[in-house]
Amino acid sequence: MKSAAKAMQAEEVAETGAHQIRDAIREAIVERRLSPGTKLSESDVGNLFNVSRTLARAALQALSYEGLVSVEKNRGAFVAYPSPDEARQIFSARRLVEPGILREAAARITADDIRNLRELLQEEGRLMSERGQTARRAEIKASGDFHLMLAELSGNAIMQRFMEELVARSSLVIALYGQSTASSCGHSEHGDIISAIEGNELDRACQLMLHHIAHIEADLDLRERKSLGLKEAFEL
Amino acid sequence: MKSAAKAMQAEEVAETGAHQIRDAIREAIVERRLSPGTKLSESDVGNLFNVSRTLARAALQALSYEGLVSVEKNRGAFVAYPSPDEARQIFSARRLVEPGILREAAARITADDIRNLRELLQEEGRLMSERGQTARRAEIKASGDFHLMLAELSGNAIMQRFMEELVARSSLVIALYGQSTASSCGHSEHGDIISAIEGNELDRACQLMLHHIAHIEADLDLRERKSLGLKEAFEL
DNA sequence: GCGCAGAAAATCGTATACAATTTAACCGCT
DNA sequence: AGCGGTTAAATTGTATACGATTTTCTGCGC
Repeated sequence: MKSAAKAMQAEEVAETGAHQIRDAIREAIVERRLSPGTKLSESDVGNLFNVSRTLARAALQALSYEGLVSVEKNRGAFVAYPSPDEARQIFSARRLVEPGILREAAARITADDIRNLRELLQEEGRLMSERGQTARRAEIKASGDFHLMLAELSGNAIMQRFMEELVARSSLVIALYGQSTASSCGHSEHGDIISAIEGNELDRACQLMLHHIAHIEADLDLRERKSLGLKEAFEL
Repeated sequence: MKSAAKAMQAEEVAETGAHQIRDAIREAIVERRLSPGTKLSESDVGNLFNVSRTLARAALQALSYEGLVSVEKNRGAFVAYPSPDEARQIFSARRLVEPGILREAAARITADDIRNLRELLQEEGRLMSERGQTARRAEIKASGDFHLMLAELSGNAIMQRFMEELVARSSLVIALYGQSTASSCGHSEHGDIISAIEGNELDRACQLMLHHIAHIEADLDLRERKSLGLKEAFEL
């Protein structure tokens, strides 16, 4: 789905190799195979993908623009560790843009699109019932893909890219601050939103979207975890 | 103003040198000293700033993530030349996010902030009456700064960065497709928006913002200019 | 055993080098 | 003169090299 959209609008990319590496690392981060804070040294990345540090560096640099990696001068790159405040900003941004994206998507949506969305939903549900790491990762991905598909349907490539960034960063936030093990909390809500769109109840769809985002956010425990090192860790 | 905001939220940047170069080139693009389509060869950029191609390349790469530069594989980097469709998407994105940003800004705005906004407005007006390239450039910058200041006041760094991208790209679009020489068309509208915010007329402020964006867009001639090469150029 | 200076190792920042690709120049041909 | 093809120049893609900074290790003194 994503590849189709990219090809359609004649996206010519800068780097040849760095691109693949960037995508591979991003996927690893979004699927939570890489935890927040993990160090990503340029040499290691280069060796892992059999390229020079030059390309590894370019890939990490690219990820830092998306907010998935934070590079500190002279210290290296790390999988981003969003602060509670950053987390709030990410979800605030989503509340800000997703209703608008939904409206634009609804205005252009076709019966085929709705079919595809429902298919995605079903796949998501199937993965929820399965167990195992692989299924969990696929489920995380599918859950984000619902929002990304709406962005794609909006027909605005700029908003689509922005949503990709927000969804990816949301994944990091949930990995860090999520409480309920099940990321599946809002599965049914996706279906409700589609139904509302299908029924042309646009305002309701937006409301549902806002509630959905609020639900995800409500599952977070956004208290500052200052690594409670040294004394605090043993005080009790 | 921008520097203050950046410093405040402890932004640690990747590159040391590439950063300056990126900012310098971005400023040149936004102020229209560099025209869309201009080639930015890595060697030239490097020589200009007395750094190696490595840094020049990194800077161009960074600009390509912001959509201000388009790099084509094995061909090099060029100042972006947004298509009419891209232009529409940029303004569509602005209509989508700016009312929301305005609402968040209004919720946190202080009397001091309003004073600063008014000051910015006044400066903008002063520049409008002056003539000369320098004044024109400063005017372009000031006009965008109004929108950026609102984004800053929203307190959401993510939305702020997104707006910086959108404003910068808008400048490119106006340079390419703008008709009225005066970019000043909407100066008074900025003031009206501030007044509406100050008077707590939030809905009206949003409406004004949407009209303002529509006005800017209305000044564009978004017909495909396919360089009308070869025959068409001489047909008449 | 603990802490701290100093050295060694690892890692990043930037420049340079070389291969691959594109762009231009040149030259003979019609 | 105009055109196609071959070759030279310029430019990008990637790797390597080297100085600078940070981290880790070591050994000495307490």
